[in-house]
Amino acid sequence: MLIQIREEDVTPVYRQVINQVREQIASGKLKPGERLPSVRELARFLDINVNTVQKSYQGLKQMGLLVIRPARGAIVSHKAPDVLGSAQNERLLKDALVRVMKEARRLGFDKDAVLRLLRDIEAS
Amino acid sequence: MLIQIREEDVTPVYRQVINQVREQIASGKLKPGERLPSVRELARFLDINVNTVQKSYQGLKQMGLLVIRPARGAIVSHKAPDVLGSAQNERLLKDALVRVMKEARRLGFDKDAVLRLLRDIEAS
DNA sequence: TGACTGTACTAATATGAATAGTGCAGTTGG
DNA sequence: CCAACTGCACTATTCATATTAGTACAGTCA
Repeated sequence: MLIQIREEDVTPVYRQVINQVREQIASGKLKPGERLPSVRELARFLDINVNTVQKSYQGLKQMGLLVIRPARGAIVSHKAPDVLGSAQNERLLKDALVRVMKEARRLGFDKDAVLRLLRDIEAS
Repeated sequence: MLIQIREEDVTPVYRQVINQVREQIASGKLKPGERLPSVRELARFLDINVNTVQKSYQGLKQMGLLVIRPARGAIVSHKAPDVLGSAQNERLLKDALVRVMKEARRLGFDKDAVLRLLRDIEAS
């Protein structure tokens, strides 16, 4: 499992780890059932703190990509393909967006207006 | 123009000002074309900094509620009544979108991904 | 038992929003 | 022309929160 942290990148380290692990699961380099390096191992390898890796692993678990068993290790969930195939999370997100759009429409906004608002969110 | 800052309120001061000015325009206490107190005047009256008021005025200008002419003052825009209907709602909508984005990031989606999802949602 | 595992707790640091201090250029009425 | 006003640009400071780090603990396993 090859992961590298780009220091010049503004994205938080723990999120870089999440993205790369997720990418490797998606591309098949990491298969369901396969074991990930322990938090300490990866932390030592990347020269970052244990808890940073821990945070990444928790995030991945939250997404349903990892199954973590305390004192035993973390493995790629067998449901990972479903999750990544946008079966689960994308649906949740899409439903949330549909609800927002319904509300928006009720308030007199069209989709373009909502898109514009969403673009400005992190910029401001 | 009566404005008061509630110190115990967690809402930022500059936003409290925005809200109250907008409210007064909506209720008709401030009419289009009417002049607002200068940033210094209001700052002194509320015992806050000039730049805080400045930030509020800029926000109101951004909403299309104020027309600001440097070295001359700020007046309520004549387009204010048109803007008001959607301005109040815009904040509600924006907050909803922020919440969705938070959840999205937790699920591993970045803003572009969310934008893509939103575009694909049927216009109905 | 000893070396491993994830996790809980606190502390330190970085980042960004909110507010403040101050000087500048433009306008205006006298 | 001038004094008093106007909004605005710049930096500094404060403050909250996100991020990262240090460390101790309990469970697993060969």
